[in-house]
This record gives sequence, C-alpha cells and structure tokens, in this order.
Amino acid sequence: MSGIKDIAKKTGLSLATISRVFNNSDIVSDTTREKVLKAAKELDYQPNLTAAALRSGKSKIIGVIVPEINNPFFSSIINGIEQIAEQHDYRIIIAQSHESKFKEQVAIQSLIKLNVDGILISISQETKGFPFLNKLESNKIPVVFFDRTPSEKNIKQVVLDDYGGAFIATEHLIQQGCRSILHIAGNQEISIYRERKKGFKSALLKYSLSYSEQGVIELEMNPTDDSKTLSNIINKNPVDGMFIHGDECCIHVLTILKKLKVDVPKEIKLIGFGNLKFSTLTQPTISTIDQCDNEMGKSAAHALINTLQGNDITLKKVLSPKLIIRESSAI
Amino acid sequence: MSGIKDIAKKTGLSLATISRVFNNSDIVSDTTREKVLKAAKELDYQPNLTAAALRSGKSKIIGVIVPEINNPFFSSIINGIEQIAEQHDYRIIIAQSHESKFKEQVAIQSLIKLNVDGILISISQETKGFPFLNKLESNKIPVVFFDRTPSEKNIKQVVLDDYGGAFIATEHLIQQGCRSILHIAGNQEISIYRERKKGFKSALLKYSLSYSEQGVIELEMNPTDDSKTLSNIINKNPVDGMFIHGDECCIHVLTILKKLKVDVPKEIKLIGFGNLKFSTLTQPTISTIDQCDNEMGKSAAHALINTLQGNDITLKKVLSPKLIIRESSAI
DNA sequence: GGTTAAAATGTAAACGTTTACATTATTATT
DNA sequence: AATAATAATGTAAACGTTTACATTTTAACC
Repeated sequence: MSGIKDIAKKTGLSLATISRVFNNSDIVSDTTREKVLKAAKELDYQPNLTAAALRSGKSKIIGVIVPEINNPFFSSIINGIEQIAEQHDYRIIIAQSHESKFKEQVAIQSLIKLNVDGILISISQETKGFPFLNKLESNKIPVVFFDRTPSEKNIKQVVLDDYGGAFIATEHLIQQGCRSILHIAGNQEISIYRERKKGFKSALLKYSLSYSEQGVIELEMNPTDDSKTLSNIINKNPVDGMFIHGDECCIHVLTILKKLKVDVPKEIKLIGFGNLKFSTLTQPTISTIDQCDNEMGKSAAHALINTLQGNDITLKKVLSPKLIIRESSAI
Repeated sequence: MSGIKDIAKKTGLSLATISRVFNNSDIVSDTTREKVLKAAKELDYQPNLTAAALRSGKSKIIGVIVPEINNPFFSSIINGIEQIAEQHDYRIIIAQSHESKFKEQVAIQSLIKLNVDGILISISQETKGFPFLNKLESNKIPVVFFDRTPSEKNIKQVVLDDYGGAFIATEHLIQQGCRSILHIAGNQEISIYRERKKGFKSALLKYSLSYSEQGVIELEMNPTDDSKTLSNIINKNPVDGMFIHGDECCIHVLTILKKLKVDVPKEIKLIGFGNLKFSTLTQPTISTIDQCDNEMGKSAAHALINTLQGNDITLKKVLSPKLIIRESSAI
C-alpha cells in the first residue's frame, strides 16, 4: 500500500502539499496538483482514512441505529440513508437496538469509540426519553432522529405525519361511500399509533360521522380469537369500512373477512398503512398509506450532513404520507 | 474525552501498562490491573478505536457488501452477521452494490481505505468472476462470500444447497400425490435458479416421473400475460402441482390460479422457495423452502472471524434448506 | 529594480494508541 | 546471600495523515 509519503518521494514535494491536493481545501498550483495526481494514479494510492480520521477528528462515518434491520420499513430507510451518504462520501455503520434500551446504549458507546461524525437513530420502544443526548453532545457528535423520536425538545428530527396519513386514509374510505368505519388500532403505548387514531377521529368528525370508542379496537393477531371479535362486531352494527393501523394487520383482517364470507371491497372496504410490498400481492390488492421510507432516510441523512457541514437546518421535518389506492377500497 | 494518558497520569503508571490492561494480552499484576480499571471507570475512559486501528492495523470492523439491503433475504443475513460480529466485538459497515459491478468495486475500495479487517460479500448479478480478489489479497484482507459466489476456486464461501432445496420441495409435492408437476423457473442465467431446476428434475426422475422441457416455464411477472400462459398449459395437460422458484412468484401464480377458479391446493398444489414473511399471510398459506438466511449470515461471519483469528476453516460450507409445509400443498 | 503583497510550498508537531526493546522488581535456586 | 530466571513495568518510536506556522516563490506595483 502506497501512502502520501511515496507520492512525496516520487514528486519531490512535501507531505503537506500532497495532503492539500487531496483535501482540495487549500490553494495548490495547477501544475503541482497534476503532478501529484499523476503520481498518485501510478502508485495506486489509497488514502488511509483511519490516519486521516485520527489526525483530523473527522471519520467520514455516520452511525445508524435502528431497532431491527430486517424490518422492511427500516431497511428501506437505511437504503435512503446510504444513497445520500454515498453521494457525500460518507460511509455508514449500522447497529441494531433490538428494541432494547441497553443495547441502544451499547451501540452508542461503540459508535463514539469509533469516532463517527454523527448519528442517525430511530429509538427503541423501551426508550421514552433519550438520556444519551448529553454524552453525545459533550462528544460533539450531532444526532438526527427519524420516525421514532424521543420527547425531548430541540432535537433534530424527521418524522412522518401519522395523523395526516390516518386522516387521508379515513377520508378516502368516506369518499368511497363508507359511513360506518371501524379503526383497528395499534398499541396505544406507541405514539405513532396514537396519532393514527387521532387522525381517524378527526376525519370522521370533519365529515360529521359519529365517533365512538367502540369504533376502535385492537386485535390479538391470532386468527381464531380475532375472527370471533370481528364477526361479533360486524353482526351487531354493520360495518362498511375499516382503517387498519398497519398493512400486516390489514392482511390478517382480510384473510379473516374472506373466511367469514364477507366480500372485500363490496361489503367492506379496507385500507391499511405502510405500503409494504406484500400489500400488492394480496387479492384484492390493498389500499394503503405510503410512509415515504426511502425519503425519510434521505431526509435524515441530508439533515445530518448539513449539520456536519455547519449549515443550519430546520429542527423538525415532517413528511407527508401518500394515499395509495388499490382494489380493497374500490367502489 | 479522557484517554489512556489521563489514566497514566492518575495512576502514575506508564502508557504501556495501561494499554496492556485493556488488551489483556500481556501479563499485568492484579493490583495494577485493578488500579487502572478503577481509574478508567472514574474517568469514564473510552478507548479511541481509530488510534488503536492506525497503530495496530486492526480496525475491528468488518465490511459487508450486498446487492440490496432492502431485500428481506439480505437484510436477514445482515442480521445474522451483526449478531455474531457483536459477540466478537466487531462492528459492521454496510455497502450496497445495487447489482452493479462498478459500484461493487467502489464499495471495495472504500472498505480498503477504511482498513476493514475483512469483507463479507454476496456478489452482484453482473459479476461473474471476482477480479478484486488479488487486490484484497495484496492488502491482506480476507474475504468470505455468501449465497452468490464467484466461479473462482479456493475461495471461502457459505452457500445454500439450492439443488437440495428444490429436490425436497418437488419430493414433497410427489409425496402429496402430485404426478404432473410444473416448474416455474427463475432466470437461468443465474446459478441458483439453474440449481433449483436441476433439483426439480432429479426428484422427478427419482420417482420415475417423466421430465420434459415443456414441464419448465418462465413467467413475465405480468398478470395478464402469465394468466394466458398458465391457462393454456393447464388446459392442455392437467397439472396437479407446481414448484415455483421463489415465493414472490408463487404468490403471483396463486393469484392467477384463483382468478382462473382453480382450487389450491385441491386441484393444484403449490410450493415456493424462500420462506418470505408474506408466504404466511396468503390464503392459502404457502408451503415453501426456508433459505436459512439468518444462519447463513451467522456462518459467514463465523467463517470470517475464524480466519481473522488465524484458525483454519473449511473452504466451503453448504447449508441445507428446510421444507416448510403449509396449506398450499395440503392433501 | 526594489518593495510589498499574495500565493505556493515546506517543516515539524500532533492525533491516541500499540509494541519492540530496555529496564527494574520479584521470586526461585543453590 | 549471591546469582539466575522470570515477572512486571517503563521508554520511546511508530502508524499515516493533517495543520499551524514558517519560509520561499511569484506576481504586482510604482
């Protein structure tokens, strides 16, 4: 492996000049620049980023912490992050929290030790606040949160407008003629699901449809139990639409409804949330809300890189989810 | 940030001794070890891995290159890799080739510059051979390939027995009573799909069923075209089973068959390949072959770490896929 | 052509560890 | 108690860059 020294020897220039050529920050004369680049090519020079990182304090590495990497939502986000990072010549290093606050902390420690320039993180479900913020600040490591963010104020974050997404989903059902809509909600401990419930409620109220807590249920994700629950509800007061907190649950519901001989979308229209790939593979295909996962990754990466470059950024960016209309909500 | 120097100052010991305590390689007396650890705790010492990497040449980072991170197969593998890496105190850095040979090369260069200790890679579809092997060898960076491996000999790799998987899938259909089985094959340019076709053929022959090239087709993944293709075939000679090269295609076929009013599994039994999550969410649920994705990641990581630690490893590890029986192949 | 300003290059220390080698302290052996 | 062997610690250079500061070269001006 040839280094800066070899180029210096070959060109007769000093180390400093060579270094300046590659960090095109300073002024180097065109002739020497060319001379250096030529020599670099001939020697197949590869800069040693470790050495550069040690001296300059900039590693050109961004740490990314997600709960689970093999969750399509997060892996798409990472994909977005990677795209932007690559464009700016940053590498990303990935760690998982597995929804554990402890592992999250371990991951952060590791990233600090590795001298990452910044961190992108979606916090674990266990984590309410974010006690590591001080430590990161004292290490001058900027953080941008995405999707799942802690309650602290004045943090940089990019999130989805879950409320708005739920609103347009519900609105869509209403516009398709539904008048008695059930919301199958997610765990209300988690803020995004609370927001989705709120959006559902608002849409009903806007269109003067009655909202009641009986119109919102949670499921066990167990075929037999949920089948009973749903058939009970449907038989009592005829439901003609369902807004379901997530695509996976939506497919679960679809399967149950089929078994109950309910025609989707004729008798009941369905809309999910998430735009997972398999929502296009069901029969009928599932209408849903796109979470802009890739875009979220890109935005988060942009925000962090801007911060690293000293540009001011808006503290909070809210992405607008998109309505995806498919067969399950057709008239 | 306090460093080794601060501990030295606080304890009155030399830098070398402190270093030795943390690289518990050498012999340090128990009393000084304790003294150092105590001081380290009090100072909240975090070793600077960049400095350590520069001096020692070992970064404790493993580079991982996959075609697409947001592909459930690869993200599960990465998950497995991460588990093992973490246990051995390695960090992983992820790069994507996006199926491009050029980007693959760029990724490798980046990883070299970052001084990764080793590389795990599943090569892009464009890549037949692996011309970067020399470069990595000359940089003393060991490589372990997984799933998609180049044709070169004497490379460390962990792969799936695609042939065997296809064999047991087909055998299962036969045992369920199928006698006229269609194979919906994947792109025969790609070796894993060639292997699956071979396994299909072998199983038929073992059970004295006739094999002909008409019994193998490829689809366009387009609902209308494929619907025609399939109805033609089914009408000519009655098919009672299908072994499909991948779960996603299997769902596609299932949807078409439903529209053609074919009863799955009564009239035609289906089995896919891949054990993707959504194969449990269809109706009927889909029998499939599990690809051991997580295990593949673990094995690959183990192989690499063993190599890094100087232990000899077997050159090639072949994982045995598992039969997952669900409704689509029920009697 | 001499003076000054600006541009280009050079010098050498620094980043925080690890490690070969040297030294000192301890224990064992006779 | 002297010597040898071993264990524990110390010294200082090294890893490959970046960068503050110093110096030299070039250009600009009157």
